[in-house]
Amino acid sequence: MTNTLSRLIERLGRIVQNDAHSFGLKPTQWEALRFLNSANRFSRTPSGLTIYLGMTKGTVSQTLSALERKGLISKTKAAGDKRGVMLDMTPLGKQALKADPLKTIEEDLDRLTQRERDELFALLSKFLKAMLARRDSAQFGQCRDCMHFVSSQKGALPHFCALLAEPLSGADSELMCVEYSASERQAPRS
Amino acid sequence: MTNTLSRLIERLGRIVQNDAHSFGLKPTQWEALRFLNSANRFSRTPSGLTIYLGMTKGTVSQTLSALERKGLISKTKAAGDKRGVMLDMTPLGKQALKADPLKTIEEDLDRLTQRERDELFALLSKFLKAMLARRDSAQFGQCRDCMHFVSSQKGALPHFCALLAEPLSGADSELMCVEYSASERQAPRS
DNA sequence: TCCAATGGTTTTGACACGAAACTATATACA
DNA sequence: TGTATATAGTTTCGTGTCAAAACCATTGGA
Repeated sequence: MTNTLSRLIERLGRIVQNDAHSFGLKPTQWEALRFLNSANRFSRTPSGLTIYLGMTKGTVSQTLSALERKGLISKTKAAGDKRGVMLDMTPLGKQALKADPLKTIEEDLDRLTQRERDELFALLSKFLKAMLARRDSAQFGQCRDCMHFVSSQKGALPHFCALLAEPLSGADSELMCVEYSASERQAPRS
Repeated sequence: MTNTLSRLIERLGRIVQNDAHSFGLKPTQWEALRFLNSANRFSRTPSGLTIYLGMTKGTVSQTLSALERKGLISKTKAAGDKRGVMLDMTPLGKQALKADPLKTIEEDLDRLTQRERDELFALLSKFLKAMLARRDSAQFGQCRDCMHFVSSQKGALPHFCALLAEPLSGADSELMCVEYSASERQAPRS
């Protein structure tokens, strides 16, 4: 009957969102910018963002239009598939991220001990993973931890994604990917 | 430079919000209902809710209008101060809360161990408290833990709020109050 | 060669949200 | 007793969020 923990999470998320109304951008727009800053090229598409945000594609399409109008992102036609759109941050967009309101939250977090932050991170990661699994949503891990990742042992050659059959630079392999699939055994679903 | 923990929190809050679009109500409207269900009579006002949600009073006023229009809450003129408005849930409002989308999150939480939930709760409470303090926002604790709470030893007489000079029933003293002030020593602010 | 699936956009209608202007009551203070 | 100021709430405005549904183009089967 006590739903205090879920309310705590709701409340915390609400404060974070409330902070994110700065510089004429909305919370969702900020989150979209963050996504484009940390997702690899296979994932920087409207559909990738849609999965990440867990919203409908119509809504995401509008958010992207708003960001493009403000000159923070650019859209280009995808190379192969003529339906696809490739998203990228403009220099102005990268500039905007320097004023990311999430930094305020980081300052709040700095008041916890390192140990507390580690514990919190571990618990929230685990919880988030469980939530996403239950909702059949992608987890967006890094390539280098992905089961489709083929590392070049020597370091001279590019790495490789076995799923998409594409080469990956060192920088690439540290970005988030919508196709991510954990290479370790997943926790069994009860 | 790593903002992963704050992003984790943002992301988690976003999922919770995404779940809260059910039954024609919006996330904020749900949160307002929850508030009215757990706040004492001194706090069930537009300004109390404004502080709780951390939004502007204009926005909150609109949210309340929407809820009133739907017949989920009622507004009555305050007894003493003629400017004040007293908010209450209607039976329909209480009914609506039975379908609270936050229950889905509770189900997710049930997949953690009791120990993990306790730890998570402790960490998040501490963090939330620190955030609210830094933002000079009220903490909304229960009367019985408040420094202004005067308990009736016998249990026969009502308890008492020394700040507002008002009697408190047993049920009252378990509700949240905007005037809450921790009776224990607060952690010193660095 | 259809036809269903996929990637995106548009439209509609309700609401969120801050900012600023506004009303009415309360309180300080002179 | 006024007069200023603070407080409780509402209204208005402009932009954006959001789901739902309709829509368009391309892709990839049968």
